[in-house]
Amino acid sequence: MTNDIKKVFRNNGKSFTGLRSSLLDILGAASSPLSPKEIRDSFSLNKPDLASIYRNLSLMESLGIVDCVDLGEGFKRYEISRPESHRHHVICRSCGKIEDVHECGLQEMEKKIFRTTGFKTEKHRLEFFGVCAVCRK
Amino acid sequence: MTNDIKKVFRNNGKSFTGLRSSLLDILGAASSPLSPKEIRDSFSLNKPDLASIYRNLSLMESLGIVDCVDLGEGFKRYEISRPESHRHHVICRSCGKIEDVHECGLQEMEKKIFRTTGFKTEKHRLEFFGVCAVCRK
DNA sequence: GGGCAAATTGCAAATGATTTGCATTTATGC
DNA sequence: GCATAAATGCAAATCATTTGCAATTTGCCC
Repeated sequence: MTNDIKKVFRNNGKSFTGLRSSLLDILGAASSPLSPKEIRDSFSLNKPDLASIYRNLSLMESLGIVDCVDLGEGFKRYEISRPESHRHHVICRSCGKIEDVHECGLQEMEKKIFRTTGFKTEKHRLEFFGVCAVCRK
Repeated sequence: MTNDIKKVFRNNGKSFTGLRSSLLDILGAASSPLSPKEIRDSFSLNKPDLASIYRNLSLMESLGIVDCVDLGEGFKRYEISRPESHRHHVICRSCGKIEDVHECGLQEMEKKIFRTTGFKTEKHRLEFFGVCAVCRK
């Protein structure tokens, strides 16, 4: 599977570097989307420059390898793209925990938008904010 | 109706200033959410300082008078809050036009999230990206 | 309407995320 | 291995947003 990823880079004239490999490892191991700073902090040694992290996240986003998640915090987060399981998030305003929401019931809504306005949706962004089960106790 | 708005300010110990009145006029006349800069550009004369615009948008958001919309452009947009018609947006990647989507079929999804995870949602953010009817021609 | 205290504004400087230029280093094709 | 193109680190720039503070405006009482 790493090979499939390598091909994506190769097929687009990009190298599969040590940094890129590490970034993917870190994002792959994360249980919720990470910010560029959090990603940098995940390196114990030889922390890469933030500029390189930003450049790589942009690149990998354009290659469809990672997805950008904006929770309105003033910075962006990134997660591994898993097209087979389109994801949204729920964010707890009390503890800040971010959980995934796997299913997405928006197809019906997208169809309706198309029928009524002619707008052809290609992607959407959906995040929920509230209080998680633990914090509600 | 302006009086109702005035009361919101007064009841929270805030003045209803000329700037605040103008900001509400501008946002009220806009057909899609505006950025702080766009708002400033709407003034022909005596353009207010961006800092004041930012301060007032934050204030009015906390008072529930305006809503913040983040389309992932790297800055925020604001629109008059109309609780009676909860809105989302569709953004055309070709011409940049932003249209409203009035109905929202997410209650079912929020119920399901609550049933399965115990997460109590309080609000959500939903935007669609794609191509509008005009640009598809 | 005038006067005062509190709230608001403008301006300049600070902050924080993200981007860019460029010299150095690393990866790829031969 | 070598030459070349791509990637990285570092410093400086950029852009949205925030903050401190002095000057101005507003709300309120007379």
